[in-house]
Amino acid sequence: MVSSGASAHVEVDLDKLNSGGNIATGLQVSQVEGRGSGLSVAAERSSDDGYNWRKYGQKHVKGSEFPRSYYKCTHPNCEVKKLFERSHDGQITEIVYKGTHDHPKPQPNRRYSGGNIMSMQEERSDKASLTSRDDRGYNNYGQPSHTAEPDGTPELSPVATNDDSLEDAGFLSNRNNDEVDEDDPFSKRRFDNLGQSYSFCCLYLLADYKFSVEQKNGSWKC
DNA sequence: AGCCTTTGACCAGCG
DNA sequence: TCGCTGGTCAAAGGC
Repeated sequence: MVSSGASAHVEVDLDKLNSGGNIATGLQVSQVEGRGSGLSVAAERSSDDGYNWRKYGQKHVKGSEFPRSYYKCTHPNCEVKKLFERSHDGQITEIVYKGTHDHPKPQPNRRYSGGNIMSMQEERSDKASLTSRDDRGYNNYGQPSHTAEPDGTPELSPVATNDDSLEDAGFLSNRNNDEVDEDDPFSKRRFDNLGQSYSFCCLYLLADYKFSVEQKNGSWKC
């Protein structure tokens, strides 16, 4: 995917990534502040976000240390997909969402026993902290996130973060602007265009590990 | 019985 | 045009 020669060597400094070649790659990377806590939540199940997912494939992609798993939302008429990479110790290293759910969560209490909304909030908080920089996602195809559907049809909800609950929480209307619009100009653009459409929003989570990132010619290699 | 995961094969896009 | 790579399909097995 992202590969090139080497020059700069940094630890996972996502701000750098986001402000640097990362934009060029359209990748969204998030630094883990919870140091595994949040990620372990995400790693619990593929359906950690409350939706039901069915795995339809797994691949070991070049440039990635770990195999990438592909999931589809099992909800009829919902074509949301997500893919993530999981490290050998079971932690999610990257999560990418494609599309957005246009349906409510199937059974919230399926995970959150008793439908504990606080749990959801907590998890959202975890993820918010985890992904505060990455949910300004851009699609993963080298296109800026503000890219609309080819035909301009806003058929998809504009936001696909790691957690749909963001939508429930009014994410669309007013979500942590201070988080998203400062260190990445794209983020503002993205949210400015929420009313329009996005084909994809991608989210990357970094697990509880570090890796090196190298940059050359605007490309990044981990 | 139904759903999900696993896994190899196939297909399409790109350089 | 060919090879590589990522994404998807579908059969088989397990829970």
